Amino acid sequence: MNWDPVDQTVLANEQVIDGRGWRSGALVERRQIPQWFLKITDYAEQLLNDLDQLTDWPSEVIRMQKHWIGRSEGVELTFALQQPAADCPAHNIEVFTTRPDTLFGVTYVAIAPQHPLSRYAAQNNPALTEFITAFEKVKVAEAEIATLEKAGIDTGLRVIHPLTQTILPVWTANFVLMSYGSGAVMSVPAHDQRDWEFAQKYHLPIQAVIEPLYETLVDLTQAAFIDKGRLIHSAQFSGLTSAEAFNAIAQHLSEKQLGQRKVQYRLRDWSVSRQRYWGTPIPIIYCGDCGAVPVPEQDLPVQLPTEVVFDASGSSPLKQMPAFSQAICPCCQKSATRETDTFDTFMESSWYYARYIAPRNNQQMISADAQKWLPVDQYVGGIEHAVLHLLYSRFFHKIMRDVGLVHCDEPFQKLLCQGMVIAETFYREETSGKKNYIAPQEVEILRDDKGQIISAKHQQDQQPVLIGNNEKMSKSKNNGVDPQTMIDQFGADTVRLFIMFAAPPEQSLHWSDSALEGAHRFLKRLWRLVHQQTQSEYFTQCQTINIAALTLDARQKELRSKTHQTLKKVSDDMGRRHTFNTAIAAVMELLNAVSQQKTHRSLEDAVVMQEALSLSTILLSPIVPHITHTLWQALGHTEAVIDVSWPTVDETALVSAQIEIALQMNGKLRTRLWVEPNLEQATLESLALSNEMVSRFIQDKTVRKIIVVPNKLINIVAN
RNA sequence: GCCCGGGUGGCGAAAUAGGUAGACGCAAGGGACUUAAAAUCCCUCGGAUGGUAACAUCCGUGCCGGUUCGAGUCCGGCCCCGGGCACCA
Repeated sequence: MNWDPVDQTVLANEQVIDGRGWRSGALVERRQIPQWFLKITDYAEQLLNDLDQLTDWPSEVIRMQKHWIGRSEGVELTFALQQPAADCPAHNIEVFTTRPDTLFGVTYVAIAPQHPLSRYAAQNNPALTEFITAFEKVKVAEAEIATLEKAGIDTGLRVIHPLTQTILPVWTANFVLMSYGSGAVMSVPAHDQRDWEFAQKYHLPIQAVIEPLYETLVDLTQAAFIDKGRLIHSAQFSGLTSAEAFNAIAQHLSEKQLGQRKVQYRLRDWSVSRQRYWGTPIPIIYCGDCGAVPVPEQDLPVQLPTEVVFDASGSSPLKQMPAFSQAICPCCQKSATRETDTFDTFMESSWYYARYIAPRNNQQMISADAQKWLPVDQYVGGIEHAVLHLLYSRFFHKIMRDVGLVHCDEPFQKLLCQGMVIAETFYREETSGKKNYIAPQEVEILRDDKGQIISAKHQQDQQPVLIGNNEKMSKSKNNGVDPQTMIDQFGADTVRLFIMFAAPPEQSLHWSDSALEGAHRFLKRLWRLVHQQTQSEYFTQCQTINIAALTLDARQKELRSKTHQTLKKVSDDMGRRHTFNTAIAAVMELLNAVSQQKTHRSLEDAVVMQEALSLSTILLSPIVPHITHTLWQALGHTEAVIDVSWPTVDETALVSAQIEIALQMNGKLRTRLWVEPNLEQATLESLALSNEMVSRFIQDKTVRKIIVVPNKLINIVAN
């Protein structure tokens, strides 16, 4: 954990700025503290395999979860320490490798700075002690460690290669993660790029044991050769391919009891302890005799005390409250202590979707009869939850399934991940390095004519503020926008329409409220068109007429075709593609066509327009429910628009009299043709060749090829 | 550093299975209506060159290269922006 020695508290990664605590400014240290974990690694295989069931999840989320779980097959093997002293904490170093075929190329073993042997070796080695101490100033985040310059130091310890019996040095290296595998790796600089760079830096030997299968230049003075190939310098295994050697070496090690095949995961167990007040208390009582005892069911839930005192330190007030922490051991009735850590809030967000179907059941988490609602048909959440929340929920669901609370494997059938809403951040920095974020509404922004921010100052004191990156809206960055003022001014329908029209939901969006008035204008226009319709002399009559019985002229047919094309597109956009922006644009186009012929010269006009307006109202109703409710009834319909079933496309209405076909020459658009739809290929070709533009183009050339894409384009290739 | 997205006019975007780039909207400019304003309606609106004009020609989807009759879309390499990296949730 990141430990702030001044505030005496654990800090989140985002609370550590340049190695210092955000409030105290103290240098942060790594510290190990006892914590509760959920053993998610026991479910790693299922969490990976069941991803195949999630066919209605975005593929990038599946990919991210696969990488996160990080299954790899390899071999775990042991390097024995050469002559370990009596006080040595271990006599062996366990390593995991996915490349047992390179085992004969191992020239050193690298261990993590927190590895017990690193600490042991440091006792008589000031340089190593210093190296480990320096590493403990690095914050816990993986990103932090991955960007460190690779460095290491010889521990002085030596191990024996399990097959060759060669003596190899053990190095402490800052890129070996204690949290992955056993915190130790065998290093093969000839065939691993990171090991190669480390060996170059510290002049460690590089031993080639793989040669390419096919003639390729390998120059180990330039880079490692990381491909698989054929083994060399590998005793009885020489000559085998990497794949053959994987099995042969794994079997050999297993027979000699020096190692075995193993599946390793990148996924780590889930730490659920938080040293905070706000959170669900972890229901555990510590007894001097009985150890950690769960709180008995009849005493659940353990509730947070409400009378708490927060002091200036960042540590949890629960620790200072004997009234809360003193307890009786449920086993032996002696006095005991209550756990004062609370649960990670991901704990609750992992199963709320299931609790929603039985919110008032105070006997069980989930009612048996409520299970029929699961899994959730359509789940919607931000892409930033692609791994953590969505993996924890899947894990929790499987636990609930295994104790019989639910009966399906996965919690969410379909998943839509909306993109993040991004906005500028503004802040001022205290001398400690702590950033105080200032809300965009409180900042006066000066932009250049391209819209780029030149400078910003605080509205109150008129002094400059610093401009941060664009980031997802969040409380911690204070860059959120409250839609309430917009709702007050324009109404909820306008704001909903504006948001849905801005971009498809899965795309991230830089917030700007400049198009809001356009959305409002559109709704006013829809309102006017509907009311013009209701004023028409044909309005009452047109409601009872079956459109199919009428004879329509070309113009009316065209509008009717547009109406049904719009219905078809909007149904697909909303139902399948979830691109609400293009659905709205399609209705806007239809209403543009309606306004172009807004006067009724005949009953037929009124009927066609009634259909266009009624359909537009239904199509928009999921997005702007309030205005469409009113307009639907204004159009003479008796039921509520929300109760109307989604309309079906009249295929016969779709047909257009003429379509436009692009005419290309050598792939370049030259002109367009207006023709009847579904013409024969030969007809289109001769039509194209008789075109004046074409004859001019081909007069001094030979036509090589004519490509016809039906109802789309003709491309004449000539030279 | 690793994994996942994205980059198209002044701006938000569209182009759904490789086939007419910029639909729809915002902003801007011009005009109509009005005593005036608001509201509304009409027109222009990627860039360059030529033309009084209708229009014509060339360039153009982050950058470099490739595949193809044809690339915003596919392939290789690179740059930039956003998200995640296990205690922001």
